[in-house]
Amino acid sequence: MPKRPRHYWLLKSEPYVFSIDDLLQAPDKRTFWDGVRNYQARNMLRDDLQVGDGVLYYHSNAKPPGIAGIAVVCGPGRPDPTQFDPADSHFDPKANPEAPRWFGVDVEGVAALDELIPIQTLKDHPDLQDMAVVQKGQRLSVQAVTAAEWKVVLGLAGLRTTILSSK
DNA sequence: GCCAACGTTGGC
DNA sequence: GCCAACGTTGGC
Repeated sequence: MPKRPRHYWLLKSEPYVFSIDDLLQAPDKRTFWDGVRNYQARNMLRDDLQVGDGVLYYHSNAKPPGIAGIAVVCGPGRPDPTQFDPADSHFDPKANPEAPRWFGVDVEGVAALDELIPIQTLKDHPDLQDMAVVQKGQRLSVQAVTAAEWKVVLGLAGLRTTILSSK
């Protein structure tokens, strides 16, 4: 069976909630990506993100916002337990354990960028005009990234595109 | 803090 | 099923 090619994603996080440094300091540099409450993003987390996929770690609501690091998907989509926890801010009273409504994936930190790549740099780059995150009104916290965009961004970051080859 | 863009809710 | 009202996101 042919191996599925590696896919790439952009995940948004507010750095004062959970930054790339928080991820790199977590046990095994891993965390469960929970709290997503948008159906389109849910579908991608549940169905499309797979182990080994590359992640651009984006800091939203930051000054400036931009790409702050690289991560990798290390566990497939599974139900987000916070939907069932009344004490959690992401609790969803309509969620049903028999048919979970919200999903997340496990993510492992790979590297923080030496310098954050601001969104303006992405907007200004001729090869990134179609990238989802630079489109007006694009609010999804999970976005697909093309292999070409991944290459360009890693180039801007001064990182080798083989950074994930051992993962 | 503003507000444009977008998603969800609920009355009808 | 329509759509107005409302809530959230997130850059600026």
